[in-house]
Amino acid sequence: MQKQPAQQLYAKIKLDIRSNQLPVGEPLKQEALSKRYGVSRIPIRDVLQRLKNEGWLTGSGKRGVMVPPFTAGEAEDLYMMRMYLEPLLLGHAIPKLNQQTLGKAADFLAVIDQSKGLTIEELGELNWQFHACLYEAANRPTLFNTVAALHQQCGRYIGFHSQKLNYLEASQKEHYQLLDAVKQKQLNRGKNILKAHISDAGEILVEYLLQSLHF
Amino acid sequence: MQKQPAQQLYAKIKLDIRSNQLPVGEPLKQEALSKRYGVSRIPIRDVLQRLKNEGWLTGSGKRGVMVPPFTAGEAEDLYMMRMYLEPLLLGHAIPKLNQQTLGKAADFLAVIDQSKGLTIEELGELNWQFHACLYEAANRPTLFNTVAALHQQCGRYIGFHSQKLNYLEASQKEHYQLLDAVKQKQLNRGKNILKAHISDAGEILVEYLLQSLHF
DNA sequence: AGTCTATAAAATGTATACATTTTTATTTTT
DNA sequence: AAAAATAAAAATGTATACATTTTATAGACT
Repeated sequence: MQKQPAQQLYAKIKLDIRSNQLPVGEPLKQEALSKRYGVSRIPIRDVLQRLKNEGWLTGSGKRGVMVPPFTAGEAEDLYMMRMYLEPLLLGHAIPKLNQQTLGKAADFLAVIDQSKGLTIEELGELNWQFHACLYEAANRPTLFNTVAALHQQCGRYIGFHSQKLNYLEASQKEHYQLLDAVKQKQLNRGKNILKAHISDAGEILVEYLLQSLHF
Repeated sequence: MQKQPAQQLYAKIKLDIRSNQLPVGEPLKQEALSKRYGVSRIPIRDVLQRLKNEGWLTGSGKRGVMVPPFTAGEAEDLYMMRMYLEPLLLGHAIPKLNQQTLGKAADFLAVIDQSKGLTIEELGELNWQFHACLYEAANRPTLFNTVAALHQQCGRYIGFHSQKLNYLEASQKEHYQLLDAVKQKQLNRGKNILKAHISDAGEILVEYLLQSLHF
């Protein structure tokens, strides 16, 4: 639990970025935001810096921050990095996984299966919970934090291809395969499934981006 | 160029962290820092958050930030990540490298060779310049930024094993090998040299940390 | 007219003052 | 005496006010 006001403000601004309520590409004025959200510029500045560090905003340095446009290149890089780093984390985790953690992971998958009334954001969050639950067992805070940050940044792209989500079935299938491999402590198989899983998601996203941004 | 005061403050505090002028492990008080550096708490807060995001400070969330202790685990993770990500960047860069960039890279190595009067920090900076100079050619901002951040975090450890730096000769040898491979556009050889280069540095550091922290 | 300079306006950075929250110490109760 | 509750203190979060810097505009000069 953080202190409430800033936490709320953070959530609100992030939501507004997600739903394109804030202008893309042009610098955000602190004072304008201050009036818009009904707080002084101080907490606005804090939140802006935080969002900048999480990839929701980009700072052109001297000029103010702005909402960055989506690019295929960024998506490609993010998924590429995840493709190489997450299997490392999983590799450390597998030998240490206990029954309880595996149960929790299975539970997340079950919830995703019944994803009728869930928003795309909630779905993304559950997806991360599943992965994070396994990764935490690795007990590698530094590696974990970097991976978590990459996920955050990918999250910015999640709302983008909303409907294109018949992909969810394929994803869940891979999740269950992964869980199976992990349960049996099959290190290399697990890593390979995970790598393919991330690679697939990345390819779909990048392809979609290339199409969408080409007009 | 940024606005001066905050930039200076940032540099000063970072230097004080490096040289152990600030207490390790116990929370830093904003007001105390404010008095110490002769500015109000506002810029202090900004700088603290920034340093936190760069790994020079850790925030236990609700409680204030603190100077994190060195751990072998963190060093291991940082070098592991670099080992996997930097070759990717180099791979993208090699086909795009031109004569001018290669010349610049060679110049950096030459400067390092004459490193009589340089501090360990300046040496680390030059080392990064050499690598960054190659990596920038890749034109992969997202990947580059992550790698740069990892370097930053490694930088925290650089001052640690000051004297243990007969390692520099080996490092330079590897640098020249790398430059040679890159000049000849030998993609796989270059990647392998780089991977080994990072791996070596990581091992030396981790080993030293394990010894130092064990008493 | 075009470019450069100077001046005004806007925006960000910082300090002081205040509010809220968290922590510590003291008191009260069982 | 131990534990809980409460009050005081300290520390952080936020608002307002001011300073500095940056950007835009208008005027002067070649």
